[in-house]
Amino acid sequence: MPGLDPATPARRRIMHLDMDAFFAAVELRRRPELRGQPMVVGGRGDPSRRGVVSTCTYEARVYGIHSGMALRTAARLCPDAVFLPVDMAAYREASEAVFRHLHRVTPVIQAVGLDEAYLDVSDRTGDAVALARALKQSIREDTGLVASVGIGPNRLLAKIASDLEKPDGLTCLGPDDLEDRVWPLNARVLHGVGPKTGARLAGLGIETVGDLARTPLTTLGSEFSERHARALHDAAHGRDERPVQSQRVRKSIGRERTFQTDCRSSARLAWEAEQMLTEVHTRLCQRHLLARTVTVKIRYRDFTTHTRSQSLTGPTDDFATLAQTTRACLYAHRLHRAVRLLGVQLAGLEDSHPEPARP
DNA sequence: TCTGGGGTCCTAGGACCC
DNA sequence: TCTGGGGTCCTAGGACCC
Repeated sequence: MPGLDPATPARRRIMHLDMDAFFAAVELRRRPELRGQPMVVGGRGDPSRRGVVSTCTYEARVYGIHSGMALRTAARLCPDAVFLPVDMAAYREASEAVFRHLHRVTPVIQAVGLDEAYLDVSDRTGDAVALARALKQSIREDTGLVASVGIGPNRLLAKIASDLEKPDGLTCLGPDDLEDRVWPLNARVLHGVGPKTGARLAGLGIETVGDLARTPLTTLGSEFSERHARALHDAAHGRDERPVQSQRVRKSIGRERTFQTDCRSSARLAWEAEQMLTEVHTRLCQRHLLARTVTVKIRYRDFTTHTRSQSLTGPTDDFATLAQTTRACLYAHRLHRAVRLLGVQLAGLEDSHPEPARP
């Protein structure tokens, strides 16, 4: 498919489009009376129950609310905020409408979730800024939703650019802008630098992208793996050769659920696992996929997560085999955890609950 | 009772094969 | 009977992203 080939790194022009407060914006379209108010979309829309903020309006961000925050915390920060439940079907539909506009620009699009995409516009003649302006305009007229766009020579800079003037931004970043516009930013703006890496960098006295850029590779190599150090160093210098991948293959399908109150019953866990397995199995069948590995994941009270994986002897779509493997993982996992935490003898293990038979 | 649900990618150690 | 190296796969866990 020659038309879908991404450009070679040397002459790339990449656009990153990021919808502004997307879930909240979709909600405001159908609830215009809420415009101007602090509003939070998350969980079941009930801050007295477990859940986190998916998106909130800019009015809510003023109070310090941000995505990923517990709904309870958000309600404490702003008791007057309006809380709405997540309605994925509505956001998916809105997303499809937005992506129809992107496809008129180029077929080389990599979606990142429902509200973000990279576009390789290297082959488009003319001014990229004018193109982006027209794209924003057509999205707004057709859907009533506002996008910010960043343009750069690679994905890294395009992504940073789209964030610089949010909301309703349109920003270009070239290699010459690096020192003035990117180096003063906190290192956390770099894709791949999260809380842990950020803290480790801070431990080295590195706060900004510029600090990182000026740190010798050997210093980074003393704290991170060679590969990681190299990636950080390259990012700080604005180097990124990742292509825009329009044909990605899904590698896993999963289902997870958090109990409203913590659960101690093995029987209940086994039952829930079976329910989720049924859902995953249905999705596998719908997509004509076979499973190769089953992973059971359990999160504990202290928020540590433990996983147990098991390869199937061959790819299978057989529900009975998947169910048996899932139960085996669940069982092995609980024993593993109990032994590790309590140091108990297997024979003395409490488990008064019915154990699934090992296959 | 502060902590969702969907994913991706990387690393390290052990098993296994040649 | 003892010993080596390389490659690949599997598993568990960690970090990160939206």
